[in-house]
Amino acid sequence: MKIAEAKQQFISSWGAFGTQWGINRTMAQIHALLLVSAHPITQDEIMSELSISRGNVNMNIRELVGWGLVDRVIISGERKEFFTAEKDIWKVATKIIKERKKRELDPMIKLLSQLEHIEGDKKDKEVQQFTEVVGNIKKLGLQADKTLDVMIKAEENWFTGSILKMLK
Amino acid sequence: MKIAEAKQQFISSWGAFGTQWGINRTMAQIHALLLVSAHPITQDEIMSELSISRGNVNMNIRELVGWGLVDRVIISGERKEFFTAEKDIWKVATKIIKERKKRELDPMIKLLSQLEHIEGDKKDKEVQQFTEVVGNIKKLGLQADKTLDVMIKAEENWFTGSILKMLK
DNA sequence: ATTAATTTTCATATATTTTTGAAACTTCAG
DNA sequence: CTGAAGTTTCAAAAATATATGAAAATTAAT
Repeated sequence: MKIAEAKQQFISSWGAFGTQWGINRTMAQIHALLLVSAHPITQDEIMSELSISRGNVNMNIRELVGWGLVDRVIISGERKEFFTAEKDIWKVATKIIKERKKRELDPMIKLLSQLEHIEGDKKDKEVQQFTEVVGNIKKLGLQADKTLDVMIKAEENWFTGSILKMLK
Repeated sequence: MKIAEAKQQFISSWGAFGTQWGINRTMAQIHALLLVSAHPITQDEIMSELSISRGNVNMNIRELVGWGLVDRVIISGERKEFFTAEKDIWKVATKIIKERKKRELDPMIKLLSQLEHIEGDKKDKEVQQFTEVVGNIKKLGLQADKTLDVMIKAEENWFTGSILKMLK
């Protein structure tokens, strides 16, 4: 397989993969393109490379910058803005985990805490079932929260597999 | 907060939460409804509870059964089919992890393995960048794969927090 | 075997998400 | 200050995903 073909396939697969995880296809593709670019590139290059509009590139780049996965780069002598992606895959994973934890896991735990305390007959089977399930999901959420914190702190160790050895 | 209101909120929030993870809102809501039901329920009950069509219930229930999160239940003397959800949240998490691993992580690793070996000048910076990034994503993927396997095997231990202690 | 109850399918309709592109805005060189 | 280059915004269009509902298929009671 040639490099151009491989890049194409990586970008398109990464996009498809992203959609399964609730990530906009184009955002994932832009990220993929930047990941495999040896140099920072401009909005125009992204537009032509992925055949998408200027507005689309702009919005998704902004989102990627918001996630801390992409940086704006100033190249002296150049008028245009350039963009580059964080290439250290561990850092990429860490940022995504941190961000999703903050945006999704934390609010979920907050909600479950509220739902745990309901009025009503504690003998009622429906009430019992509800509080038990909600309580257990909250426990799982708290556990995941703590475990992810440890993983985030562990950084490279996890990447290289030494934490796995500890788990065995 | 009263039980009915709490249930309502749980179901609707669970649906919203699901969409962020690439899961169909209705599927997540049906799952939530079944989780907090003390008894198995029929398609008709799901239809009226969530105000959705028969076809919609049928498709999503089938999907949930496919994920191993919901079971068909035969109640003697009843003509209709009943449905019930796995209530053990650890088992629910394990099944979801297993299934997504199989459907998404494993194919991704396979793809990356193919993309790792490309023709062309090893001195070319673009080629270097590409093989390095792809190789590192694959490493991360393999690591995640192994770690998830350990977690799945660890079952309750992870849930109760004893693995966390090992990580500290 | 007949038929009434129940479940499944799937073409079409609806809703949601994403993309476009042109206007508005910003920046900066001359 | 002027205007050309570059960036951002956002209403409308297009694409995608989801839901509907009626017909077809299945099931099981008589």
